Amino acid sequence: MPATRFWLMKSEPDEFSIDDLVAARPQTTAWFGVRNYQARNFMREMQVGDRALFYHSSCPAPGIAGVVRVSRLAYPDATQFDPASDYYDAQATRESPRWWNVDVELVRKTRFVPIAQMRADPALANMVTLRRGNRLSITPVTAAEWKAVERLTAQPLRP
DNA sequence: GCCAACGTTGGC
DNA sequence: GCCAACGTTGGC
Repeated sequence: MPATRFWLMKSEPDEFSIDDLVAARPQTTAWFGVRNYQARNFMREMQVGDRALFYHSSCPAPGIAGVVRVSRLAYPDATQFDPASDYYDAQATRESPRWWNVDVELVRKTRFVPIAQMRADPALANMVTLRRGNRLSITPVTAAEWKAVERLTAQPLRP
C-alpha cells in the first residue's frame, strides 16, 4: 500500500476552476492534459479515495481553492489521441498510450488560501510545491501538511 | 514583463 | 552519453 494518501493538483482557473467543478453535473472531472512524466507517474500511484488539494496556478491569485477525491484510477488520457486537441501527442498509440489521468470528484470548495499564507505557515516549510523552482503540476502532500492546510482553510486570516 | 528553474531536444 | 540551446512553468 502506498504511503501517500494526499496530493496537490494544479489547475489554471482560466482552463478549469474550482467553480467549474462546483457547477459540473456530476461534480467530477477527468484530470486530462498532464504532459510531464513525473506528474503522470504520481497519478498512476493514486488510489480511489485519495484526497487532493485543488490549487489555482498561473493566475492573479494562486492558492488552494478546494478539496477533491480521486474517484477513478488512472486510465489513458483521451486527448492524446485527438489531433484537434492542444494535448494531442502524435507518438502515442491506443496500444501504447503515453499519458494517463485519474478522475476526481468535488469534496468541497474551501475558503481560498493564498500562496503567501501557505508560505507563512511553518508547518508547510517543506511542502514540495512550495520549494524553490518546483513546477510539477501534481505533487505529494504529507499527512502533517494536509492537517496544516485544513487549519488554514478553516480559519479566517489573522490581522 | 521578468526571470529562475527545470524538462526536452538534437548535434556530436 | 554529453551538454548547449531552447521552450515552458509559474510566482512576482
